[in-house]
Amino acid sequence: MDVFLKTVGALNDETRIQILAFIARHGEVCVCDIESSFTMIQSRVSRHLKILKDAGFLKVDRRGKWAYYAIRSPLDRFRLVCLEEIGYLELNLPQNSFTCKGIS
Amino acid sequence: MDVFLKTVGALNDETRIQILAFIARHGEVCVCDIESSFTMIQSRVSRHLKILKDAGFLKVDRRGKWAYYAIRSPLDRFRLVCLEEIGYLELNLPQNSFTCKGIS
DNA sequence: CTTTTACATCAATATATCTTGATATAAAAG
DNA sequence: CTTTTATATCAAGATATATTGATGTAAAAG
Repeated sequence: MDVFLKTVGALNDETRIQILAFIARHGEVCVCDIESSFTMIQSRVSRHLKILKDAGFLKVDRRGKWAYYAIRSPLDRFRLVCLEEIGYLELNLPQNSFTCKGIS
Repeated sequence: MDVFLKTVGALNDETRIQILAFIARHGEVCVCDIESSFTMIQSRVSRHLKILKDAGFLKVDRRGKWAYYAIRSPLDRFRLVCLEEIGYLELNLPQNSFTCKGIS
C-alpha cells in the first residue's frame, strides 16, 4: 500500500508530470537543465526530482558537481504504464536549454 | 492533463484504495454497505465515492432510496491497470456486512 | 586556501485535501 | 401529511503538500 501510494502520489502533481515527461523525452538531464528549461527555482526542481526518485521513476548519477537524473531502468509494469500514459498527454514541454556545461 | 491528474488524485488516498478494492471484490454495493463494513461515517464514504466516480472508476445506479456503486465498465486501459495493481496489494478488507435492506 | 558552482535541505508560508458534524433532499413508510 | 431512511453537500477545523528564500555541502575553479 505504502509503495503504491508513494507511486501515485508522485504522479499527483502537474509539475512532476512535466518533469517526468521532459526527462523521458531528453534522456539524462542535470538539475540545472530542468531549472533553466522550465524557469523554476532550484529548490523546487530538486524537491520534485527527489519525490520522483523516491517513488521509483528516476535514478540519479552524480558525476563531479552535477547530478544527472534519468528514467530508472528497468521500470516495473505499473510505472511503465504510467509513463506511457503520460506520453499520451499533450504537454507543452520546453526545449532543453542546456545552460549548464556539465554535458559529458 | 486534468483527466490524468484527477485519475491519479483519486488513487492517492488509502481510504479510496480500500473502497475501490472492496467494490471490485463485492460487485455492486450501496453506500450504507460501505459505511457499516468499514465503520465510517456516511459523509466521508459519500465524498470518497464521488471522487472515485468523477475520476472514472465507478458508476452509480440509483434505485429507490439507495445508490448502488459499482466498477464502471468498460474501463480504459490505464484505469484497468491501476485497478489490477490495487488487486495485487495485500489489503485487509472488511467483510460486506449488508446492513442495509436495499438488496434487490 | 578562498570563491564559485551545482545541488540538497530546512523553515516559513500558501494552498489543497481530508474528516467531521450539520443541514438538505428525495423516496418510502406510517 | 409527517416521519424515517439513504444519500449528498456544505462549513469548519485538521492535516498534508507545494513554493519560496535561506542555509549547508561538496566538487571544481581561481
